[in-house]
Amino acid sequence: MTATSHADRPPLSSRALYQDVAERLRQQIFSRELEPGEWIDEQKLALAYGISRTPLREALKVLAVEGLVTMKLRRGAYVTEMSHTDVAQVYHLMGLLESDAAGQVAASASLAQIADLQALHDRLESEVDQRDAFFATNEQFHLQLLAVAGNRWAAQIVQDLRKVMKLNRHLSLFRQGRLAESLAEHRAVMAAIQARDAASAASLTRAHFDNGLQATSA
Amino acid sequence: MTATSHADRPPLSSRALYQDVAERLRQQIFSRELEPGEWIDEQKLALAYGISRTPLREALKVLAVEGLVTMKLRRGAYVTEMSHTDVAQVYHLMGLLESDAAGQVAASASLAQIADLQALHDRLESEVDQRDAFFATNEQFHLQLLAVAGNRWAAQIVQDLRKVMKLNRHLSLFRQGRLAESLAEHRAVMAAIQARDAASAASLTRAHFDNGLQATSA
DNA sequence: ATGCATAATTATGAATTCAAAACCGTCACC
DNA sequence: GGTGACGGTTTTGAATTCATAATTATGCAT
Repeated sequence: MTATSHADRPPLSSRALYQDVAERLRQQIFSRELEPGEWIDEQKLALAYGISRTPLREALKVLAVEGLVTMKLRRGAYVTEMSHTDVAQVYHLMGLLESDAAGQVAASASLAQIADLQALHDRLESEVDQRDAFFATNEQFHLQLLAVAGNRWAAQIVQDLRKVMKLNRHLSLFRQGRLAESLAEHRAVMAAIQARDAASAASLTRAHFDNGLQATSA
Repeated sequence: MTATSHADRPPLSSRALYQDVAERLRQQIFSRELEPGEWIDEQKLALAYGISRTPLREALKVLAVEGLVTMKLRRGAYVTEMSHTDVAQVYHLMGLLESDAAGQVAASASLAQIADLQALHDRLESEVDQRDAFFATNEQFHLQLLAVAGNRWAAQIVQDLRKVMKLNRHLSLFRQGRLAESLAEHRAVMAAIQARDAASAASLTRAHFDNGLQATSA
């Protein structure tokens, strides 16, 4: 039996179906509708999405390269399980890449770019008591930092790393009180950038991530 | 017409077909049988490989995530073209990740692991006048360094970065004489590792990559 | 009742088929 | 002479079909 009457599919596609499906899968994984370790039922999902298995399987292969799912030969796709070691390693890498980016920004960003970052940081200051908004703006700030640094490969890698980190959102990186600390560290990084002090910007960013990692183990 | 008489396909598959196809595509790209910017003819390739378009298209999506090919909506896959800026950015990242790895190795590798690295380095010393062997052993050394450092995410990322670097093998990173310099820098890194001097190992590795990048621009 | 061999079912992996968009060439018309 | 519309061809994107491996269920023997 074919899925459904394919009546409700928008024929206006600005990007390939498999990419939309990949994004939809990511969201289901981040929201834990699909849990780490869980087997992904291709037929069921294709039916639920109202598509055939072909684009779904293509999307799964994309997520496999990103590390969000693991393909097992002849037994399909499973949502990746991150060990504590994995979390620590990924976090370390994010700190490494972002501290380098912060140094670059301090050294050579334009005044306008720095002003943009400062604006994002200011918004962050005002959201310290709204967890969700804080997280969203925080991520935006970090992505913007990478964008301004200008290394598109680094930006892509960090984005991928952030995705796999979201596999384990439940072990929140922010215990009570960590939010304020985090904000203070952010403020210090911004100050170093404003002062064009690349070395400080880099080491402060590194410290920011190291502290965040400590918070998970504690 | 179906591709060929499917008589010569080994039914013994230890890994999925699309992965074999992906590797085969990579080799064709590295060897420049498929040139940067070139359109990839799915039908022709599927016929040449003696397979259907389905696993080939899956493989192309994997390479797209890796950055080796670029997908254009409704017009297929193209071998990625790397600008000089891209090369510089990727090389910078490799230096960043590998110098961190070198530091880790110096700080906490076992004696046996260090001995393995030393053995690889010694082999490198003996191959200074055989370009191809030198390159192969060099890559093996760097991968081994990452493996010993123990961060599997970093290792994977560097492997991917090395792949995209091979897109432009023609702009050889090694002009005449650079080989010997490179070897000397390697030797210094190994000495720092043997001495358990993490900071030196890291900064020497960073310098090693910076010099290599200089060699391309010069 | 338990363990093993075997049959039925299910799911994956891959080939094939189908629909629609992009490309190419011709020809009319300005 | 050039521009643009029309039609045929090619190629991508996606659905469907098919083959085979893996899983589950069944039955038989101990």
